[in-house]
Amino acid sequence: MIRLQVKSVLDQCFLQGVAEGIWSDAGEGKYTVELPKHEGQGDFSSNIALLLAGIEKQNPRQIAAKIVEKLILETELFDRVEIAGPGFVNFFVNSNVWRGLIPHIMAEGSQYGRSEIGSDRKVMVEFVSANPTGPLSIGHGRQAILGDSIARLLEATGHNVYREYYYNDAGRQMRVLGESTRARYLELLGEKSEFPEDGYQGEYIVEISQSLVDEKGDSLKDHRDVTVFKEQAEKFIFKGISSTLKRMGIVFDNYYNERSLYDDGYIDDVVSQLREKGYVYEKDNAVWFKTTEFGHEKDRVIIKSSGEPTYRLPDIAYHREKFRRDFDWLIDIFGSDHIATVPDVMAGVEALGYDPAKVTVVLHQFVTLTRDGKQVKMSTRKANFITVDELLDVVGVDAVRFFFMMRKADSQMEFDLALATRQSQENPVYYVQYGHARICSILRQAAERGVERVVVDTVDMSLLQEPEELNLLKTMSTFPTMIENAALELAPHKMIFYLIELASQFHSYYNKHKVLTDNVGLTQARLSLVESLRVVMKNGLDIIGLTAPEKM
RNA sequence: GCCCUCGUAGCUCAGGGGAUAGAGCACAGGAUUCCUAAUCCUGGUGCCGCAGGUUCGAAUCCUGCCGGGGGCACCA
Repeated sequence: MIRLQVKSVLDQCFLQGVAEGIWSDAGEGKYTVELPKHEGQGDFSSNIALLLAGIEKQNPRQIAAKIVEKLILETELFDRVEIAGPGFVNFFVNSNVWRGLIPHIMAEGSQYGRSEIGSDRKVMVEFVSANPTGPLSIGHGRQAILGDSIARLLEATGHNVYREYYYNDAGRQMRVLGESTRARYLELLGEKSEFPEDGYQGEYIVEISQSLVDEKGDSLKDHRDVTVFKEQAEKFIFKGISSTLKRMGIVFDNYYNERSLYDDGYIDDVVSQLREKGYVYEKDNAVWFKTTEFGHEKDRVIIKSSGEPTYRLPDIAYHREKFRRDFDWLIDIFGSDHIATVPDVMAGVEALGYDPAKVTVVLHQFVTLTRDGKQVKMSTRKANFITVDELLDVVGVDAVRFFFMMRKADSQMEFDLALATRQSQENPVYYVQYGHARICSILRQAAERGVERVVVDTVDMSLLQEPEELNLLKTMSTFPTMIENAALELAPHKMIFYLIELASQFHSYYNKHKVLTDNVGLTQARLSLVESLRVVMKNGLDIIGLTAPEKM
């Protein structure tokens, strides 16, 4: 927020220069005000002179000098402004400006860092979308956490967020699931059965079959139709999935069943719409979608010669429904195995007259599973995956959420349950939470020692002289901007790295300086500082769905 | 063969046009009569995969190559 003050002063200065004819307005909006990497380069730094020099073909340091001349009048905000290196303009902000952040944060409380930049825009985040063939695996876990934390960040920035889970409980996969369940059922009854060659081998199938034995005894022994078995399996598996999601703190607004697209006639609708617009033709008894009209290499089949649609058609119809439900922004979280379907769906969206720019696809790389140092190919069918529930059992919710948020979506993750168990104790989530708990402990101590707290406005903040204190304030001041960036870039890992940095600065400070001192004024000032710091930590943890313990 | 994506310290990963490229882990040593040692302090490491190009300036953008992963069906 203080960066924005600096930026606006610089903007005025730039416009003044334009008015005076010193430089043209070609550089407008191109220069930046940033936090320099190294000490001695000020609190903020701008490349404005370097940029204008390029445009005006002048010496950057001379341009910088003209800028500084105009700026120097702003004495309240800056201690000094320097020209450095090839022509950077470095701003040294008055310490009192930083100190002023404390009462500001205290006044904002749980609102500090949150904003309304989303202007209540309706956003749908679609994620997980696993078909009910088995419990959620590690890979789904990553997607679940990624999607949910993106949704949370968007909520924190004033978006109206809707979480949706899209699934398909029809088709071959589900039939095999039903057959697998029946086979296990017959086994449990001691009957002869043939387990399907590509059946689901997981232990959970046995549990489902057992539940059928418990409920129906052997009455299903001669059922040739697998529907009963399939439905029981689906019911069980969905119950498991939603309870796993709930354990992770994730609740969906809606589960959207692909089958309803057929029941409501939307599939046929889409085909006839595409046909009307001339994007569809028949060949070899199949119906083709002219994706070549959208720059693709070849056309794609949307209805097979058997009369069944390919997966593309419902995907397109589903996206049409998303648009028709009047969302301003559609976010799809997919694993990298869905890469190929994205262009087809986008072409469909465009063909139907909707704006593909409203769709953002977040692709995340896979989690690769290793056992005993060897990579294992995960498969629900072969049941050699690690479930999210197992992970939650050994590691706990906060550590799991943190673990999956730590890496940006497009980096691959290696996963080893033994390693994760061992490392759960050293998960950085505890480092951050411990920072929060430590501050709470200081505040408790203060109360126990009978330190009387005064109103924040009457505290003499100028007693905060230590560089560590000012640095903490500087980091705290970037919190709102960091959240905006994390939200709009759909990058929850930015919050994680910020919180680790903030905690690190605090732990150092804690070890070097005492908050509770013999000096009454200084104690008050430091208590105010750590109290506002606690607010920032708490808000940060809250926003991405982590707890902020008061004791550890 | 074509498309997408990643390649940064021994390992796991940040940084994604800006000045001297960072953190954690691992390794070694040290800190607690005093607010929680789940903490802190000190110690060094990099042809930023390779080669070109764009730019005042490239780990960052573009092209090609190499390597890992994913995809390229009238499977989902």
